[in-house]
Amino acid sequence: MGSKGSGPDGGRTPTIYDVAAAAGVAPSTVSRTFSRPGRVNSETAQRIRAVADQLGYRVNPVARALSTSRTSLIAVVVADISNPFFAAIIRGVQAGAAQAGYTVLLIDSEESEAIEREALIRALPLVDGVVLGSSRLSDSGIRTVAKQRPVVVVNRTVSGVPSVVIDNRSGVRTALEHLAGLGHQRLTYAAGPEASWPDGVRWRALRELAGNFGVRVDRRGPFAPTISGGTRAAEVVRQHPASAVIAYNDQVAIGIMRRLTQLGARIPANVSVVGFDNILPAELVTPGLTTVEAPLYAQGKTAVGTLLATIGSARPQTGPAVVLPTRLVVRGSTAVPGAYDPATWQISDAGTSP
Amino acid sequence: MGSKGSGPDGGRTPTIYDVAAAAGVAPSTVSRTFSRPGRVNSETAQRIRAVADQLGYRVNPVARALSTSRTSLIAVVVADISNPFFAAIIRGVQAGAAQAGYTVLLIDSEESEAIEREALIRALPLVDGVVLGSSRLSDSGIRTVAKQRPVVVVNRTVSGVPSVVIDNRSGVRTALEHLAGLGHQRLTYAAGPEASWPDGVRWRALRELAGNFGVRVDRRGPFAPTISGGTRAAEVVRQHPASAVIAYNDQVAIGIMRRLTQLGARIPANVSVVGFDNILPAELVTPGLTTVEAPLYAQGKTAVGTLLATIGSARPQTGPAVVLPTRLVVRGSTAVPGAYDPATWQISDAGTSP
DNA sequence: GTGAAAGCGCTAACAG
DNA sequence: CTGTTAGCGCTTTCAC
Repeated sequence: MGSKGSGPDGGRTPTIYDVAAAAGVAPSTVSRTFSRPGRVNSETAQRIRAVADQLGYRVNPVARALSTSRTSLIAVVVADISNPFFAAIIRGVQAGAAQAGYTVLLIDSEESEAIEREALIRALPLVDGVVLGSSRLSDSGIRTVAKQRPVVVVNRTVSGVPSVVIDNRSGVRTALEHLAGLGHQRLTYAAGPEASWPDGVRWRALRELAGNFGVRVDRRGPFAPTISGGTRAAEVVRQHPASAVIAYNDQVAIGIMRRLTQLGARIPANVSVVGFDNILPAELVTPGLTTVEAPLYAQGKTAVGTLLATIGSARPQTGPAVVLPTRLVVRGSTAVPGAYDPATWQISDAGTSP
Repeated sequence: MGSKGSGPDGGRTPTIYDVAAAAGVAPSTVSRTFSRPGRVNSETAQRIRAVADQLGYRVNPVARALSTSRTSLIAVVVADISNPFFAAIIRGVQAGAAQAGYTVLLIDSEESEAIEREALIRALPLVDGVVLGSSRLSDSGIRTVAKQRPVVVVNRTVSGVPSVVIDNRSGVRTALEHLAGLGHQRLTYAAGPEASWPDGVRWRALRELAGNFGVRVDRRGPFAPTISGGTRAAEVVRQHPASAVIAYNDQVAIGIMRRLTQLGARIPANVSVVGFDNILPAELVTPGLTTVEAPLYAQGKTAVGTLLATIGSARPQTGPAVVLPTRLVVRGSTAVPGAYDPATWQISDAGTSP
């Protein structure tokens, strides 16, 4: 073992042994200097630090991880990184993680459970915790993961696993209030995927609260939570006239607006449209989309916060879900119901008569 | 050292020692079984595999990394993950990496050189290579990184560092061809950031090729490569009438379209607009944006490919940049020059007269 | 406080 | 092909 102290030869990255030799102390002392945050001003500590960064020493995180079983890495999995919805969450996670000295390992499941599972298997032994931005896994699949590493779920609740969600119910209420205030009385809800947790919550809230505002809501769907899902939704929506539609999310809402416009409807003159999330494109489309804003960035940041707390304390920490507030962003896609009969906007329909 | 073979006690994760003991072979044999891909069907190998996954054994990547100095992690840094441009690149990287058994470590520099530098310092010792999707670092800063780990740069060339770029020149040519074909003779180029590599290349190509198509191009800017940069660009553009504008990228183009529309201009009747990249929002805006498509996903995938090749071979592998083809996507934002005089569309300007 | 020594779980060089 | 033996660079008892 004497060879370890043989000095900083070659272009090799220096180790604690090199530093120890150069500073005339034992390796363990060097180690303490870099792992004990308290020990910053002792006589020797200072000398060691000086020698260290003069030598260009950096602690090797892999070696540290092996002996501590802490990697300072957390994984975040999303279904589609190119979806602005997830991008914002990731940013929040990233920011919160960096702030706490953690690095983020990204997993894009590409909407596939198989890919997610495999990536997770590979990443799990590498990370100290996982943020599930949107998982294709079943509740029990998630619990299995949670058994191996601390997990925080975003936008969904899984019993026994900490989670952060938005206040869907109050979001729905503000949307209803807005629409009812404009004079709408009959609404369509363009539903999201069958298995979607937020979809269930939103629809339930809609059904329960509609009465309070004297409106009637019909559910149509399910539809894929994408723009093309919205395109399909538009086809269904127009079969069942209503003066306004509330979509599962912004993408569906945008798809609906586009398709309806193509079919000759004018928005909001003929139909008002409301989305959920307030992703960036919502303000780019014409007209701008009125939507219930979900604090995506905050969700991500809160999720890491919770995760790191869990990692810190030993116990699994299973409280109720953290719930974040929403607010309604009003843009051009909603207005008072048009003078037109809900049926008229179908007249410019070209070639879909059965 | 005898304690290692003491068997799979407790809830502890099994190690090669546990497997070795259970299978009645030496630890090194187990190790070989999992690290040599060839050795899959030998008599013992099979037994070991059986025992292993019966015990639930998984190789510990951290320990492996410590002794091989290969982590199977690659870092990808981008300036803003919520920018659809980078999202697509990341997806490409992610896909290519997963395919080769690598996991991706994400760094969002949030447009800040300091954040990028710090994150890189933390991540560098952890990864086998780096894809620089968009770096805020100077060329020499990048070379410094490249000295520590293999690096591939996307959308920029740095001498001595491998890179993948798009064929900007031919992209510019097709745009010019399209516009000239429609009858435009006087164009404005809304430039990107001063320091941007693609901006320089595009402007140079524009200047050199304009003559071939009998058109004149004036450069205006620089502008930030964002929608609000485009808003500002619009203000400048309208001072110097031209029948069409080519923007540095889609975001600037979209910003220009929005602002110009607000000012009363009609697109493409009064002004045609062409962008670069073909990010998703380009087809969502009204009218759709005609743009030079950059194969973002392919760029990401190619970049990892190059990176992994570099990691594989010992030598730094410093060839010429890989260049990927572009194609023009024609949408509604371009048309023949309107009957109006280029000056007329300014008339509905409300309240900006000096 | 500091030093010595024993691992973390794996791979790699070397014999047999 | 298999077993033996050193480490990879760091943390962590355990003595002093």
